Amino acid sequence: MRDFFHPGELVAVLTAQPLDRLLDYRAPEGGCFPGAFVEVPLGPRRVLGVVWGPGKGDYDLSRIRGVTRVLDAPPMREEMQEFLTRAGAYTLTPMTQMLRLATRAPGLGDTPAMRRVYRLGQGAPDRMTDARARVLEVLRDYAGLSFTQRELAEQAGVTPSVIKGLVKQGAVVEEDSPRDLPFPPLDPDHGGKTLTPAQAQGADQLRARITAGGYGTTLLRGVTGSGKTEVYLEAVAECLRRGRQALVLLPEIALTQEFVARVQARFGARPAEWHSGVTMTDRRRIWKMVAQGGAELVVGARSALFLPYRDLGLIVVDEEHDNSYKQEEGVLYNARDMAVLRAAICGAQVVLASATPSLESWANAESGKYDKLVLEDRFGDSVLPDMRAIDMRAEKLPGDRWVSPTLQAAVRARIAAGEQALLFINRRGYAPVTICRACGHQIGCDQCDARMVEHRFLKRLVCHQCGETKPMPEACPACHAEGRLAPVGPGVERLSEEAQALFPDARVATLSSDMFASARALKEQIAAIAAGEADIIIGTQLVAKGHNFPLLTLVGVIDADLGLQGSDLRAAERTFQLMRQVAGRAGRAERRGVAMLQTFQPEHPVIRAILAGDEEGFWRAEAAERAQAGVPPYGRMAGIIISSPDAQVAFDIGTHLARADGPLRRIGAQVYGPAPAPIARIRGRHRVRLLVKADKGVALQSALAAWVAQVRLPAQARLAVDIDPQSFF
DNA sequence: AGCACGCCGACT
DNA sequence: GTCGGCGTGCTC
Repeated sequence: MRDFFHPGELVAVLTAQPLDRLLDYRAPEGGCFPGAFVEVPLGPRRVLGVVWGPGKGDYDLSRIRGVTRVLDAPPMREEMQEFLTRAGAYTLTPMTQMLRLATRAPGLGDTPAMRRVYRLGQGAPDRMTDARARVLEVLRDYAGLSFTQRELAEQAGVTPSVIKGLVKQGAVVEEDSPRDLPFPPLDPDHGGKTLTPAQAQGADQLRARITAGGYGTTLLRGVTGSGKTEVYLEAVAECLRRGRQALVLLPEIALTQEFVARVQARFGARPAEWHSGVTMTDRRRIWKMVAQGGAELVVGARSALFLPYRDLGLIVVDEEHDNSYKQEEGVLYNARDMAVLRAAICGAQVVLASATPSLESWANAESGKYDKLVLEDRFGDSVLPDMRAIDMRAEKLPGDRWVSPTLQAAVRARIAAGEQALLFINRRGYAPVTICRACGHQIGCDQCDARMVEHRFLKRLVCHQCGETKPMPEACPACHAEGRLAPVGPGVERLSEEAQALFPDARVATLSSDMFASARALKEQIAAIAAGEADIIIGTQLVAKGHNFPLLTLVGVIDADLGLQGSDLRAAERTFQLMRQVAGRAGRAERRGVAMLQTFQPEHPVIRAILAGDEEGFWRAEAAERAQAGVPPYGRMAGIIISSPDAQVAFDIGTHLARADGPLRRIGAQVYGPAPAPIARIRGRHRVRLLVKADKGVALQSALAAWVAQVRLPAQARLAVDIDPQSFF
């Protein structure tokens, strides 16, 4: 049993206000438990808070006010408090911001738990009117469903007064029903598929871990189509059988629909879905049901880690290598790492699933910190595609064309055979650069240090950094020459144009995230393509992620070198993963596929490793290089981003910090910078970046905290610490 | 985050 | 003389 605070006792309350400390209050009438969600007075306002523990008593006793009321919400569990504390300490995030992550549900407490619903009664109305008949008909047709007054009025096409009249006469009865209902139970034995021997063995291994109980992490590796999902769904089933909750994290909302359908087939009901597209009403229901145990399985985005699970037994991180697990704004955390932390605290199992794991997870599995589970077989008869390089130095191609003659011939052959070809380019829009042929000016964003990308589909120039758009000007903004602006370089839209010109009789479908108004429209397009309603698919990164096109047998990568440039240490890893995934789209069903990589450097070690299909070789080489350089996962890094509307101010703070590096020197860490951040200006704010590099195993966070505490920031300047940054330079 | 307090320029 | 600009500080 946790402590209890009697009325008037001092309690420490954590609020969602940006005051980076606990505030003392007096426990309310009736007392309260730690973890209670409360409303407290703060200055002239009343704010949401959580009773964190006993008060410190270090504040003028006469000025301490009382907790206004305890909210009617399940209290925060001790393990959530611990999770927030440790995650905040790791990411150097103020606790008040951490609390906001855990209270992303609307109307905590103050919404009535019941709602008034209407169903058919015994009595008959004195007079039957059209409107009354429609209401009764709706209630008869949908017997078993409950309607609120508004829903019923809308469905029957009447005003609420008609319903009131019927209620008065007993033809319709109103009753109170809980607003938030539990999710339908999932049946672990509903639709178990027959697994291949390799899958069955993998499922056994995961089941054993779950049965054993306690914390553990397993890296589940398997090429596309090897049945990773089937295998981890068996782990989910075992977790449900044991009465514990499960969470499956997906990197992209676009993947949830397909996944939910698989859950429904396997367990006979839909899971709770949690992501940015979920309505407020559903959020409240999910939040509450997760806390009460009325939601057994949650499928969602990274923020689902902060839901108040009653008894979480399994977290699956699907496509664990995906960059989007790293939150890059606000609280900077990596959902993959936080999943492991959360599981360690609540004694749950973690499954990290990927065809191409991050080097971090690969190294953890190698060192024995994680269990390893490798699915070797591909599902069905399909095999990995045949990988080939197209040496672009030997291809004859004009400067404004990107499909090499070799690739053209391959595409033509596939179309002739009634199969599909995918041309992959990881660049949205029509052309990445618009240049003036008269003066050489490149059109940039007014707010950022980025060039604007022409989107012909949207008929605008778009800044991919801040989202700012403007119409394509007639004349050059610099020299005012008219009609001299020209697109430079390829984007997915331009490639689509080229493909249509090269193959006039082919049906070309273009898949790019910004070309679809809704997830539904995108889903429909994907379904149409899968059904064979296209010959050539032109796509960005979007197509690399988990969609299955049975007729697809050729993947052409337009620019395999794209990710290799620059000095980013993760570039090789990212290119390797992306190329492997894209190539994995080819020949999933019974037809063997071919993947062709257009490259100007076929001898590059990453390209060679991709071609050879030598994953272990790639990881070993990459690991050795990282260890040599002392960078993650063999060393620790942190990024400091200082931003201000005034570039000089930001730079001065950076310089000052770099000089005052005493706290860092004491742990043997080095500081690099200040330098302009990778994106030096965003939304009018200038950004300066420092990098800190330290040995593995030092107390980096406390040194960083002491270090940055030395500067007092001027009014409009901001400083953010990014532990384990994704990009290094 | 809000909101008050407070110290300097252009208005009735 | 005062209205109001937003810089600085406080909230248990």
